[in-house]
Amino acid sequence: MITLAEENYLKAILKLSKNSKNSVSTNSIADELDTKASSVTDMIKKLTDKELINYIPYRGVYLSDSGVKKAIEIVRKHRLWEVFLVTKLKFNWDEVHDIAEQLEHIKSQKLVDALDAYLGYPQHDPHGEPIPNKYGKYPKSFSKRLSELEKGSSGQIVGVSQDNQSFLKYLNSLNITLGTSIKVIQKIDFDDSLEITIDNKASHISIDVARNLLIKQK
Amino acid sequence: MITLAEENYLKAILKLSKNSKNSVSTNSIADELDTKASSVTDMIKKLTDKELINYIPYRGVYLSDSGVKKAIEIVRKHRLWEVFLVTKLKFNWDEVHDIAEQLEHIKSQKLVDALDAYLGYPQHDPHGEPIPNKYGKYPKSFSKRLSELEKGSSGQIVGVSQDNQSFLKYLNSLNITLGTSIKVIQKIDFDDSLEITIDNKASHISIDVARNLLIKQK
DNA sequence: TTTAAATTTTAGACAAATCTAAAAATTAAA
DNA sequence: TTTAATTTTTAGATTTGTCTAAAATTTAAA
Repeated sequence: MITLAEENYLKAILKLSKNSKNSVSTNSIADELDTKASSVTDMIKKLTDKELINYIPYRGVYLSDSGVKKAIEIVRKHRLWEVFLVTKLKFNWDEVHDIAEQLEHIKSQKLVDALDAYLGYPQHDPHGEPIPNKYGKYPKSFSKRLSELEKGSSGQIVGVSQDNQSFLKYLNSLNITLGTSIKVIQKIDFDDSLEITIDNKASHISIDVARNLLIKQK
Repeated sequence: MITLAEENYLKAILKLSKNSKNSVSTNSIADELDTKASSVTDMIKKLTDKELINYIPYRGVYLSDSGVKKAIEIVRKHRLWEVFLVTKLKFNWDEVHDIAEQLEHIKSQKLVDALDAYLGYPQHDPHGEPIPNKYGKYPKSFSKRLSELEKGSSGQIVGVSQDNQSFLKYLNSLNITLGTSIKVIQKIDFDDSLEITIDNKASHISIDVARNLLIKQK
């Protein structure tokens, strides 16, 4: 049986794997989970014993096949519950993360699949993140990051690649939500920030924000 | 912050309080939670420190006001989630207990109230158990236990006061479900068992079963 | 009312998950 | 390429929740 703490480590390692492609360092996991490197080392041993990750001391870890499968299941549950909270219980998209963080650990394959069916097999969560199906496959994506768009290009926001509360609140304050039309007016060399229009109104955002906005070009 | 284990103890103590009215013994809690008396003693100290129960060594425990409040919240969540699973996700009434056992520990007042509203403020769970409202108040009940009915009386099943899997499976095998018409034909002195009719077909049940069947007299 | 049985508590141990402080290994810099 | 800085691991503790075995207390029985 896999514990709650173990599930959180797997999820963190999956997330970090996507950013870097290489094996994941002890410190980066500690940062992600807001814990100490020594705690991570301890947990790495447990996950290695359970063959959920592979690990070379001082060299980092990567998920095994069963580890990837398990981690994707957790992501799937998290995102399905977020859809439930927003579409059925009328929560705002910036209120659901912490609750989904709890719900993702509920154990019942039948529940997940029933929930998926009940929600109509959604392909994206309220933040635009893709939802893996019951076989762990992600839907195909046609979006880019706003940071990748060239000057003059435009499109519509279809998602974010980070869903922490403060980021989402900031987006709300900019009047950016799913479907918002954005055009890149100017790219500032000095700090890579962008002058854009949001529904035709001028605005200015940092490269960090632009990197986390997923956009579909017209 | 109250832990998952503590919540389970509070729920068990609430349940046992209803059966006995008196203070609850260490052994009965151990039985209910399938653990050892010494573990119960340990936990009793923690709950006492948090002022969730009152405890006199060797004499048993009872819930404090805040303990009752907390325990009722957990029961409320358990039963609301059961309603969700049955009415929305189409689970059978004998499949939902274990999942609700997990869901009842999800922490978010807003979630519970939104779920309650979404379900249409149900007053009873799929087993007929009453659901406390957000202020902890139970709906009024007009039912009796089948064991309390006299020879010749009849009524309709409106609930059960125990929802473990094997009991519910047994009821299914007897063709007893919510709404079933029952008449008491004979009470057997020897073992207090009952001869009854279930939708006009003769049957025989033990006093233990009769005590856990809630019936509304015509 | 003394003894026996049952119940409850204490003492000491263990596994899970975490921490701090120090040691070991790796990487980067002079 | 030796030294310094950084990263990672180890050693030893701590907290939570549990256990077994033994001691203490209460209840029931002779």
